[in-house]
Amino acid sequence: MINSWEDIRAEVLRRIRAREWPPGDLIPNEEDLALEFGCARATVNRALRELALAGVLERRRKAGTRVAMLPVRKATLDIPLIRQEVEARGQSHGFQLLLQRETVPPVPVASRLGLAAGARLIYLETLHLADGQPFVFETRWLNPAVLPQPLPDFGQISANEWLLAHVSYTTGDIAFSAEEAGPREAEALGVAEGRALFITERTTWTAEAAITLVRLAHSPGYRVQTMV
Amino acid sequence: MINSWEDIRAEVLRRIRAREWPPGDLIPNEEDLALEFGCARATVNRALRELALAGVLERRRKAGTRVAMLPVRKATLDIPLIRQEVEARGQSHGFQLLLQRETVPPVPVASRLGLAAGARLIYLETLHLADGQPFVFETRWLNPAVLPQPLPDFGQISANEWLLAHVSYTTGDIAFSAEEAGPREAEALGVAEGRALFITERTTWTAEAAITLVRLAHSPGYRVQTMV
DNA sequence: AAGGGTATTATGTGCAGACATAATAACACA
DNA sequence: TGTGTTATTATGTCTGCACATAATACCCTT
Repeated sequence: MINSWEDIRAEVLRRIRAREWPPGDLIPNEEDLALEFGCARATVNRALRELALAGVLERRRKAGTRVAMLPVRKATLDIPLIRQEVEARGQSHGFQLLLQRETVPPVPVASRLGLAAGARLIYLETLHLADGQPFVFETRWLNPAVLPQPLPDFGQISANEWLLAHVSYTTGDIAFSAEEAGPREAEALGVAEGRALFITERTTWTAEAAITLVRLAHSPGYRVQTMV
Repeated sequence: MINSWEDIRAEVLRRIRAREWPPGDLIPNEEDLALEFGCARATVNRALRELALAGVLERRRKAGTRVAMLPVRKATLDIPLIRQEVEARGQSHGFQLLLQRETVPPVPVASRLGLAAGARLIYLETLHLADGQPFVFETRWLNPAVLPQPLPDFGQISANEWLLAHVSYTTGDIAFSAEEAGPREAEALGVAEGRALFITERTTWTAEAAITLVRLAHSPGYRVQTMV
């Protein structure tokens, strides 16, 4: 019995993989497929919509639906809290606030946050631990102008979790890169200077203003993995 | 006028961000929301379903819909062909096949591909160029047992593009990490040994068998970026 | 009081029909 | 021949209804 939208999605995917519908091919329209599968057009629509979302199909009104020529692989990554990530490994999470001060940020930081030169920000350095071993070295710029007052003791609650609980849902962007460990990172993480570190950088915004820019330097061996 | 499912999604998201519906809160059921917004329940369902997919809501039958307590950030990355990536920067893409041979892979490679020890694979080393400058150093293991014959001249067409055109749609996983440049990578990319390189590793499968394992070492400065 | 079966309830999905929208194809006119 | 308008068409979405499914709440029995 082929009638649920998941069955239809599977069948369409099968035909694409089996090259019955090769890349670039125009596939039958929704009405015809609905007729063939003996279901409503809405059901076919649901199935094709999901496949288009996954990058397998390309759809345009009037033009029809065709098999994607160059299926852009879309990788979806979960970005959990560091605490969740550590605990998911069965380790215990802890952290140390190494440094906190209020200062004028360097120009690249101010510009990435879209702030006027001279605005003062809070700067934090935190070391996250997994079973007591250095796990992530976090450097964070916070914009106090858009934070609810009073600020907590960041030695007691990690900035990330406090923000989650006290600042409205936000948007932002994430970037990954690789960098050599600088002296400060090497010391904090307990590794040699120059080791390759996996770096995650996140910028977070409310509707209008930048909230925080955080840079996570993961200790060597860290991997981010996805199932496609 | 609030009636399209996108309007409803936006309004629900607004209420969550404005903390009218705080994290952990149980929100009204679909029927009530449909009544409030003056639309059909299916429309509300579509909006809430999308938000649940994005990790903002958690839904369970009978239990209802609640605002996610710890919204796991989901980052979606596009993984284009290297050629597309280079050309998107306005540079010209080229590549050199540095090495091709058939050999028994090291044990970690064989096990990651789920192959019996002793199976022979094709090993390729390719250097991708952007405007003539080293861009990515690619090492690839190919499983000839599941490839259509005859194999092409990989000096003429890049393995990735040939696979796309000749092997059925596949699944796989992707991992990112940071590693120090080894002697081979340093020479190929023209950088000092020990420099931090951004590494992408992909394993690709057909329905049953492993097709290829590829490791891309990106030259220093490479970033992967996402909008959330 | 404990346990198990049943009713209730919220979401998940399906269907048939309708209109909206975008994009192409066809046509008419200068 | 070129151009602007109109018709056609496939997808996008909404409605109202129905039944399926999962999970909780309740009640009855022992």
